[in-house]
Amino acid sequence: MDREFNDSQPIYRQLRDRVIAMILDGVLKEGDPLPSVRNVAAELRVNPLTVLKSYQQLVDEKLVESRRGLGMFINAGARGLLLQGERQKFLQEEWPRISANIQRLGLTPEELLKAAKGVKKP
Amino acid sequence: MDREFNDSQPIYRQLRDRVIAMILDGVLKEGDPLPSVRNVAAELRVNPLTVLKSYQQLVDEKLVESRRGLGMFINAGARGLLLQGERQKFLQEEWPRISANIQRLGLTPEELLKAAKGVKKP
DNA sequence: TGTAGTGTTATAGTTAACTATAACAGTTAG
DNA sequence: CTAACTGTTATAGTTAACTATAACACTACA
Repeated sequence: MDREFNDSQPIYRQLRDRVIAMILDGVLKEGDPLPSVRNVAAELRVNPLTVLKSYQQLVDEKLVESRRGLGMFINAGARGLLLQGERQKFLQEEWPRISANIQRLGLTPEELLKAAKGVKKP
Repeated sequence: MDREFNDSQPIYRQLRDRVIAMILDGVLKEGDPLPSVRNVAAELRVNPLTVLKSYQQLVDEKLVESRRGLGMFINAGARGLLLQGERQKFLQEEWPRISANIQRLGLTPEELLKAAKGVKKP
């Protein structure tokens, strides 16, 4: 985990998105504990309250559960919930704006593929 | 122009992006005046200072020019600048995150095309 | 029991974004 | 000159995001 924050979104939302990415990628599995609030805060050199806020978003979304004194744990069914919810959210709220932009800029599939993340290195 | 603001970005940046989209789409051509600060503010029911701030971003980017008493005008060469700058910015700063997300969510080209903006209605 | 690790709450301060309201400054058409 | 448009600046207040620091509450383990 290194320190790459956009200024385009508040840190606590970017933090939430990271955890979600880790769940979708299988880095964090159901039942696993999240890295502790204090640890994350220290590593990313961010205020603990900011981390807590991002984690509590996840609690509100029923994705993780908090057990005082123990930690925060990924709920059963979290990945399933995400694959449903995030897909819809992306397709409805983000993709239309993005694809319009791509058209506007006249970007070709080739250029997009070349610039995509996940380029295999030899 | 209707009132659709994300809460994911400050209004003044969304406003800037709209103007840029209009330039790229050819709705606003070089030499054309931008809709006046006060008009936009009234139509979108937003503070004039917020609109001004978005317009001044465009001035800083050499895309428009301000003439006191007259209005703000699209600079010559604006569209060219944009097609260069915005393409690079998109490919380097936005697309990697987006394409990683698409992979993560397992979205297929078909789904993306279906949800894209610009779907022709009969 | 005590210590070290969890999450949580309290207090208080800074900054950026947005708002309302008003006035100032320049251009053009009547 | 006046009226009606432009952009611009000034003043002041609200809210959300983030910060620092500290304390509280709970659990596991030696």
